[in-house]
Amino acid sequence: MPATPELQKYLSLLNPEQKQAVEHEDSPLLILAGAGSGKTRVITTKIAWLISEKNVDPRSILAVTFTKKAANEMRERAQAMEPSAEESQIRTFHSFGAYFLRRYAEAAGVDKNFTVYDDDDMVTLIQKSTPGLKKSEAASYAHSIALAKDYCLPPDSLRLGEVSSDPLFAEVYAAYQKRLRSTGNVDFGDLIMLPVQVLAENANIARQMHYRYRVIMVDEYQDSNVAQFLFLKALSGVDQDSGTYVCVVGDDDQSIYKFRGAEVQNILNFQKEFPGTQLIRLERNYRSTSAILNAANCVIKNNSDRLGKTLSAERGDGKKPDLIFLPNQDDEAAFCAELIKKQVKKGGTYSDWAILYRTNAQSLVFESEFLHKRIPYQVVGTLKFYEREEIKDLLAFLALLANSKDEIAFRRIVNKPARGLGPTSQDKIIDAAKEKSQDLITASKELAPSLSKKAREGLEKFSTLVDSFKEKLGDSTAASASDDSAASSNPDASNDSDADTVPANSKQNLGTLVEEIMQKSGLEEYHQADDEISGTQRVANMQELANNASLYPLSMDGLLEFLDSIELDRTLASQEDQSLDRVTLITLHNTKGLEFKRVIITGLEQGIFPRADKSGPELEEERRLFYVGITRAQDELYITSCAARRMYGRTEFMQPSVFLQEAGADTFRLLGNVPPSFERAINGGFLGGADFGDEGDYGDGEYSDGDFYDDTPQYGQQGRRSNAYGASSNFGASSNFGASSASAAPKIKHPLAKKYGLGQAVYHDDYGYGQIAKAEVRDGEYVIHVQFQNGGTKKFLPAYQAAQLMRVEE
DNA sequence: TCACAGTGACTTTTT
DNA sequence: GTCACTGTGA
Repeated sequence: MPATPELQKYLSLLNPEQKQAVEHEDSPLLILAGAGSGKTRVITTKIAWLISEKNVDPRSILAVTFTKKAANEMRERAQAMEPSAEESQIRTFHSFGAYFLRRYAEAAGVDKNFTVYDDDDMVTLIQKSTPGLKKSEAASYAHSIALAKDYCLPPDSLRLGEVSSDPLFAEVYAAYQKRLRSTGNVDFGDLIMLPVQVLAENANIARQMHYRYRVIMVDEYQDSNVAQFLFLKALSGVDQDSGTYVCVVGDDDQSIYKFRGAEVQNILNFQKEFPGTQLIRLERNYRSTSAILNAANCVIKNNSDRLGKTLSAERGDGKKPDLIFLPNQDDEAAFCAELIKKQVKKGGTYSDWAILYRTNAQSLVFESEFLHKRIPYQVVGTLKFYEREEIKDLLAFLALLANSKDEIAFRRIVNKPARGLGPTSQDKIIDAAKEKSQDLITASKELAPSLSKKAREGLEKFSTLVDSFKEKLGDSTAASASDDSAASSNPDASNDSDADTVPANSKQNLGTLVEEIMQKSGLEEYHQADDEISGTQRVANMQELANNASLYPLSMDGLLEFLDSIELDRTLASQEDQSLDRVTLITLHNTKGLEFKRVIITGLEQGIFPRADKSGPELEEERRLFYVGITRAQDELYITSCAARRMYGRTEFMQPSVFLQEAGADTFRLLGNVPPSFERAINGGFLGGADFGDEGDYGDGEYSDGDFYDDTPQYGQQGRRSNAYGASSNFGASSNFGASSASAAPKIKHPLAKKYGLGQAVYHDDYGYGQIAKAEVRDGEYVIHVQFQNGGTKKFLPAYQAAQLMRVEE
């Protein structure tokens, strides 16, 4: 079959190494692909090439990634070149695990309609299976159990000591696992660990897999854990000489999930585990300017534990990244907002921009600042929506419909709203169900007569309700199981996508069921009361969930698909228009695989990034995280670091991140209030005025002088540019003011004392008109106290807050 | 069984 | 500063 014109076009776009990787055959292949080296292009082209040039059956190709976003992108791009790639399995590791387990549920000992327990559910189940544990203890065990499963260690493993030194751990783990099996459900770790066990214990299933998947590709291989490695080995049948073609792509410098069990050794040892492996390196970077790449290289070279690889820039020089020192996180947010607004005013778009931070909590300040300044934004990867109480309630109801042995879901909703069924009654029902191997609804019906009147009536109502909803799903026992293996049909296609399965014009979708549950279960009323008291949006949130559900058909399969889509990808709450023009707020971890024209990496402070307790290998992982962040930027990179930060309601004074010093003197253009210690550390004060010789790079109007960075020398020393990033043009020529105000504060020697002298009238957007009542110099900062007409007094740092505080001419 | 108020602990990072 | 947990009182 000749290559389609599209494929020809794509092939012609590849560089020699990429082309070699695409056309490689026969032996296992390890592609070491640096950031921005076009690895997704290689994988997708390879899929298309295999199908159209090598006549590989698209259904026999399995490509796994780590995030659903990456999987979707891969599928789209492969299909663009070769439409039949639609039939290939392009999924996340976990969703493939879920698919596998549903198909071989019996062999795995789980319910075919299982749902996936999240971390919270794990904690609850641990507390039930090992009574007496505090929540925090259970949470700690949950963490260890998850880690054990990442290493594919079952409860009876002799190597559990590697995961936890707690002598009770094995016991707690075993009790949990037993209880989990009795619910028929699985947790995240099971999605990988159980398939590995199934494949090890069932030679025929393993053989089916080897027969089914002739080509297996893994993206972001550096972040695979031991369980995933074993899964890959078992699926490919490398030890059985199955002849399956295996190709993995990764970058050891971007390994950032060690804490979750990712094992860099997987990539370092790949050639040993898969004999005859060929290695291809992709080191040409097409994404970033060389100034940005230089910064990335300067950072990562401080790591010792790496294969070593140097990216070369295929793009032009570009602008040197800016490193901006700011007083605190409010100013950090304000700075970012102003920077973005200015750029958009000049014709840029919001979606060019991404704000990166180390921890989710840091997004809050940006959110409120952006709301205030009317900057559209989206927060990526926040779990908040699915963690909301009302959403979890509704999901628990759905989970119970899917699997009526789900005790966690049962407990959550059986007494909500109150039906007189407290923990004691719940325990009774669950114990009875276990004893007789019944589902919880059957057990409820049997047990109801023995309960008190109130409890009995409540429980009877509840089980009737559940039954009626189950009926609407077409009854869970209706068989659809045909466990023929691969070749004949393609039963997977429907599992793959969400939007495609929408029944056109059908009123009977899952959304209507969700709405009905809201109303009839009393959850709507229950949360409505809350909305009225505390002004929350709970009912609206539930409605939102119903809207999402309406994309799925009203059937058990539709329900399972819906629950999977939520459980396996909680980051993608924003399936809404990707086309909307808005700023992206995102954790550094979540940026893996993404790119943006303009990137701001925030919070480069000791204790925040890197976190305080990091050293040795963990510090190296933090450093790689910084490297990942830097290499997301295409055209412009900004890095901010704050002198103080509010934590736990207290203000902590911060030191600049050690990573900044490591990067060296020439890597960034320094702006703002550079801490003297930092300046000494990186080069004994390299910022002699002459070093601004490269100013020409920035004088092109991108942000012309005085727009962002006020030229007024602040400290006298070294004639450095200062960082009054506010619109200084608002202030007119300073000579108009000087004399009188300076004489009003004769004692204070500070460059800003002239502009912001005692008695100066000012205007603030939020507080209105006021007058400077007091001025002082603290820690080298010029601080003014403003008495506002509305009665309040506020402190300001004119060096940074000029934008909010306008001087009023008299 | 539930509602409330006071107290303590707390922030990684994610499928 | 915020959230979740605990104990008290109705």
